[in-house]
Amino acid sequence: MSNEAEILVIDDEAQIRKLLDITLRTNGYRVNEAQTAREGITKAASHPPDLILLDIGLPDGSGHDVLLKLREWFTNPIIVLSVLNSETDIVKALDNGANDYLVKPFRTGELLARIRSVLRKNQTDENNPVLQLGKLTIDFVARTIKKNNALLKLTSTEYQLLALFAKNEGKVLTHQYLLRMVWGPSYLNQTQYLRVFVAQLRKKIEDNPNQPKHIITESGVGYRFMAE
Amino acid sequence: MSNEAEILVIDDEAQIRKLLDITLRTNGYRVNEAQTAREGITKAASHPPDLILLDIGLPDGSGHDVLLKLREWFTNPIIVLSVLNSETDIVKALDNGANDYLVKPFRTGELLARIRSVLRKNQTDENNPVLQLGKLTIDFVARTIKKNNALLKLTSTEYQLLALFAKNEGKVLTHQYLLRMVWGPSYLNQTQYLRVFVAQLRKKIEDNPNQPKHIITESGVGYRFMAE
DNA sequence: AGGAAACTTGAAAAATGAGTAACGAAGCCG
DNA sequence: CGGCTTCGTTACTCATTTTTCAAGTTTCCT
Repeated sequence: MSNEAEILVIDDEAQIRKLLDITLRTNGYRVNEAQTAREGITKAASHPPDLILLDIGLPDGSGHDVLLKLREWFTNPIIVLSVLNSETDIVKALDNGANDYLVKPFRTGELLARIRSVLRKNQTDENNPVLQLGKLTIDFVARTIKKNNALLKLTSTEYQLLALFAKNEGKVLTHQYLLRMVWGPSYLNQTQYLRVFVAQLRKKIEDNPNQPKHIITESGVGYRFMAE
Repeated sequence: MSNEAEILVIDDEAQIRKLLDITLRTNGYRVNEAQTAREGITKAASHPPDLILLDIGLPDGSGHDVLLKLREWFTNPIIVLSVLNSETDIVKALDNGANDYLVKPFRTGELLARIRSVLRKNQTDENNPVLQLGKLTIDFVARTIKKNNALLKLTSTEYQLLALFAKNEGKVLTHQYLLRMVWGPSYLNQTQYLRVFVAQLRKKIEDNPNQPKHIITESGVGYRFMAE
């Protein structure tokens, strides 16, 4: 299977670059590399890739700046790489527009799965006012959500939250982002609300709320909504 | 197939206007253009089109105001255009009476499909002045409503409200939208009127007004009319 | 493995929203 | 002119939703 997608890797460690390069090429992707923040931005601008893998632990320019600069115009997916135990970095990156993250060291299987996921999502047009996600059907015009063609009764807050999840299928949404979008910017530390409402949503949309398949917890970071 | 429908495009970007103009004309529509909010309202008023395409990201008058002003009297469909990542705008626009939305950039196929969809819906209403919804029969010309073939005695306000519900079957209509359409834009906070008249309508059309099957309450948001 | 932090869950309290009845004013009609 | 209908308005009760709290569980980190 050939997929032709072009990926730009921005990382200062030669070893990681080498590893990524080989892994990605053997899986049919075209790969471009950048060693520094400046080089990354230049290469992304001169020849925009379909996806960027960005190490946010870069020595020059801290990686976060690169992300911000890229997001001023670059709309394709960006996956950030981070060392372990840097949740602050991850949350910050997701809040700044990263689509997903990977903690180093990562299994190549996981890397490829994440890449496929964000690339697939980018292809499907989310313009449609009726969104079909597995068993769930969301109609943004009628403001209804169906599970297996049965209308779900959701409160206003529940609907907003689920609609937000659905529009960002597969992407990790941080606590802060969700709180800002649904409750407003003055509720950023009310993580508890989120927990309560996620529990309620799970009761309504999951087949087995104890083992959620749709709303996945990303501990310390946020939640991720999966269609299947 | 020639359809002759007339479409008014309100957008400040010349490129988009050009694109829409060509696409629509080659598909048999008559097209009129407006560059600003004021021009849009004037043109819509002087020569009402069958459909309006409105960019809600207009520089002057913010687009939302145009929608509100138009909806004070314009009853034909309005499709709003919005840039990506402005979900708040879209939700607001739908609440204020937009019939559908498109996220820029859009595929022309999708644009045409949406236009056909809303026009078809609107046409069946006019061609077929009698709307059959479950046990209810609504005759827009005679301004009469029957339940099981028995003529219902409705007051003018009740009729307006029910007709509005019927035209938007299945869709949530917000308090504000209903108030604006039935009472006018200066009654937006008189939610109580709505409650009173909804109660009266339920007494007349529901089999069991305590457990309404037709006019469903969406707490904190508005009401939804269901045929079955 | 063990302690701390983060998460889940159920249920109460508080806040907000909805439904109902009733009444005066305005308009209509005989 | 006087009865009837409809609308706007108010007061009150009831229902739903949101928030808060508390107890139990999982996950994370050393």
